[in-house]
Amino acid sequence: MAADASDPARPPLPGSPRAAGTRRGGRRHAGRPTMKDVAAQAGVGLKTVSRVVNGEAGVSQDTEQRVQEAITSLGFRRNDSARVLRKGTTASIGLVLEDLADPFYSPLSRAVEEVARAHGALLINGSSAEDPEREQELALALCARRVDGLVIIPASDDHRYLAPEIAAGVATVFVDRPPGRIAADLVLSDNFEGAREGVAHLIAHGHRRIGYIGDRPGIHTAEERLRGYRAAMAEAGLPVAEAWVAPGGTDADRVRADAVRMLAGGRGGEPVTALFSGNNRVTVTLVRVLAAPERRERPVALVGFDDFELADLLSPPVTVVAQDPADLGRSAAELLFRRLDGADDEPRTVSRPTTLIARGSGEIPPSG
Amino acid sequence: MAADASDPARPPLPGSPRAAGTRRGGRRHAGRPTMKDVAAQAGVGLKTVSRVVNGEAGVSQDTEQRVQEAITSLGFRRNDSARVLRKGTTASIGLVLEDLADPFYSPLSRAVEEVARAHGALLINGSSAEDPEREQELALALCARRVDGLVIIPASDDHRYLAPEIAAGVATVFVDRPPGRIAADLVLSDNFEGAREGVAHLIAHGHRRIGYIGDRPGIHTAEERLRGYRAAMAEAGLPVAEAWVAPGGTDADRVRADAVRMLAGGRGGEPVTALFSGNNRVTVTLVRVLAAPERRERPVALVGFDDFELADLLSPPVTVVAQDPADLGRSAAELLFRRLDGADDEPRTVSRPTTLIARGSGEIPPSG
DNA sequence: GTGAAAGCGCTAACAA
DNA sequence: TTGTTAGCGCTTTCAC
Repeated sequence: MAADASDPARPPLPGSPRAAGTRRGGRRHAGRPTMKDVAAQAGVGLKTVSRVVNGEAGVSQDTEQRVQEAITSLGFRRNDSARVLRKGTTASIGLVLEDLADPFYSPLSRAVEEVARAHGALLINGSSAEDPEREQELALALCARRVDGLVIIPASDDHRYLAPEIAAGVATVFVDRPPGRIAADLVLSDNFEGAREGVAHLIAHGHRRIGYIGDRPGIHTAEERLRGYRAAMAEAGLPVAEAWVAPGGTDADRVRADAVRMLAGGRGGEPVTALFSGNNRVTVTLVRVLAAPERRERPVALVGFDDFELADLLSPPVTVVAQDPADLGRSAAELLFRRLDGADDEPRTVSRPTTLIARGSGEIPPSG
Repeated sequence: MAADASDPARPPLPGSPRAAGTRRGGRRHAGRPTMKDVAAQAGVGLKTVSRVVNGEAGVSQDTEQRVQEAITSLGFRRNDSARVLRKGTTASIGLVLEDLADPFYSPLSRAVEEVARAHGALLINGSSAEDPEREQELALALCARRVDGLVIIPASDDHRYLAPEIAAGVATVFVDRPPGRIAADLVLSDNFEGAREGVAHLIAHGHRRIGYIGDRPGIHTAEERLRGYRAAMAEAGLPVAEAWVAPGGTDADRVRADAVRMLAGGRGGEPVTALFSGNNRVTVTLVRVLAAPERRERPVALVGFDDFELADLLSPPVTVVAQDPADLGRSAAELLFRRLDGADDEPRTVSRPTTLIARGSGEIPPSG
């Protein structure tokens, strides 16, 4: 990813708003002031300026004052690119999200930022838009900028492209989904156990025919949650009709169609009396389906994976299996800085618990 | 700043990627291969490698092949810091948000990213956590990294600290709130008109005593929205009792207390029959207050500034004056790249319209 | 306390 | 088509 010179005449950044005309006048065009400029203005050596800028000891009060004045008067700001080039470390980490616009990731991103900040590092983030190619492009662009480490929420299932980077010392932690075909640190919610618990909750409230609507297989979290669903059913000795399982993605129309089918008891099966939703997008769609006036007479129980804002204000309030995105982000960032601080043991996997929050929709008894 | 590598024993040479045993403490990007290494391995000159890496013309198929092989076998990746240092441009822009964890900013951030991407630039973002000092710290850190431009959602009301940066050519665009004490491009929602319209909507539905609960004065958006409230009331010839106006912040307890007071008709005034909320956080709190069982008998109308997810699923569904955060982000980013492409006219202010979305809560008639 | 000189890894400008 | 030579602005080293 680069702004490549396919554009031959891209003007360099305007030095100052109206310097455009001055540029060919032979005058030394006003780039930004450098340490050298500051040194000249203050009448000191270059290294002294460097000392002042970096707060190093060994500069007399008097000299420091002169340098500070020169800095302010010239509007100097250290060029970190040069610094990075020399020092080899950037004090920045990268975060590759699946989707910057998904509220689920906001607290995660924020938590990573807080940890980074506590370690004096800047966070650079971008989103893959769930596109594997874009994930790779972004991750490698961050590596080219020499971030010290990388937190990745995978959109792809093959991360071998990162092997040279990891070998070169870029600490890398995956969150929410495991890395593909390489070994690396990993932070996950306990998707299996969370789903199992959610479905067991419905069973405990008397349901025997429970539908599962979730994301596509191939997505690790979706597989785990489906596995949890099946485990809960099996533990209770309940059969699972295949018509009750719809792991077909989060597209609203698809979800709606599957839900309607299950509630009608399609393909010869009896209608389900409860639904378990594989993630928050599915849940919201299901809430809409179930809120339809004609459904009101025969209420259907619902438990959703993932919490979401206002779930408690809906009627009925929605029972969920909540992940803690901030906690995931914090754990990942801490794992990362542990590596950056020198830990070089085997990659580890951290599993974070989920929490069942009973609010009403999951406690509706079967109405069949 | 960061973990300083005051590491006296500098591990051997580049090349061996897996020399994990060599590092004693303080990890490092121990010897990544450079173009020079690639050149040596491929038996070509440095500049030839540079040409291949940057896709420049003028390299024979054969040479290119050899270079590519060397690149892969060494795991080379261009060091962008060096490139930036030389070229003076980073192809990256910074975004300073108020709060990375606020869902309102997610689409905004995403929109900025998309525009940046279309221009071949990377987006670096961070949040000020609504702390003016932190905003400055972040913005200046981004400048030190030589971002080409900056999009800022201000937390502070004095941006003179940016003057040297702007003079040095860092394009800067403010969003959502105006910059303080400097001139710069600005993208705003039409807060005044939006609030005026929202309150007028309540008046049109028969309300005469309408309360306003919003953010603190001093915050530009809050001032504008309050001004819109007063304008709508004035246009309708309605008086505004000062007990109906609570511009005291978004703290839930405070909002709840103010709402309860207004609904009870405190300080000798009659109770309000409708509430206008100054932003989404206030709105959510008010929804909770109004949803309390004891309020159900005497329903109160509500119009909120800012849309939020699931507003349509609440009962009653919430009428809002919606901003379009993605649109704000897109507009800001486009303004920014316009500057980066050389525009040097006067700073401009772009005002984006809001949309009234009637869903039910705002159409409840007065019950007084 | 202070400063001169030597790079960090890359690209621009110019040879060859 | 290819290579050589200067730096970009900073930190490091070491001499003063």
